[in-house]
Amino acid sequence: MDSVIFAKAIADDTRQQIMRLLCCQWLCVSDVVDQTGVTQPTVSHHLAILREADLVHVRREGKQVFYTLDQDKMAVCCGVLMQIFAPERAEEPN
Amino acid sequence: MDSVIFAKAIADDTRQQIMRLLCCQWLCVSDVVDQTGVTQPTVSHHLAILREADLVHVRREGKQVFYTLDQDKMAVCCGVLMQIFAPERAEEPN
DNA sequence: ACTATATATCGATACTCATCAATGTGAATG
DNA sequence: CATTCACATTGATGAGTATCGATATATAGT
Repeated sequence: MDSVIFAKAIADDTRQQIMRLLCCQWLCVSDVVDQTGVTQPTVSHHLAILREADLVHVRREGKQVFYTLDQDKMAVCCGVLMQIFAPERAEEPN
Repeated sequence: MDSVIFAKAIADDTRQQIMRLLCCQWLCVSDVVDQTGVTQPTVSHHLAILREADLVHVRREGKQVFYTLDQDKMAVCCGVLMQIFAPERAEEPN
């Protein structure tokens, strides 16, 4: 896990908006387009970045492609960040 | 706390290198310059970004300015990210 | 096969930002 | 108060990237 790639992936407003949408549900690309207001190529571009960072699950269903956020991966990445940059705080939960 | 500002702050290789240096010690700017190999203006630039993201503590001592990473802030930010993007995983520690 | 729909990719453009050299600022020292 | 040292700021430049329109690809239905 590359912490810079992870950080870059989440370091964009539109992408965080998409991530919030995909956090607890599966959505197809056009749904994300509708709910974000950005164009379809832009959404595909951001989803590709989240895919390359391995932060989303992808599932094809006929003509549509569904995405959802990989919560486990998010948790792992945040945990790694804490281990690297806040090791004294990473031990104590909450 | 703005999760995009936080993410942008940590989404750079040089900045993560600096953060690792400042993780468990106070260093003055010229020490960071020596240990990173980038120029002094560049280091000052990155430290300014970390300052604006409120990720470092700063202390002036004569002509020198010392920095250290705010581990508590790092932990809080990672926790917020998990609450937003992995709420179902944020409960369970480890 | 043809058409329609959904998504991905391409090319162009504008904007952000990392980097450096040069310069400014602020503190200590003579 | 002039000088020196440490750091911050400025201006310029190049690299990266967010965005869009246009086009390609893939799937489903006719």
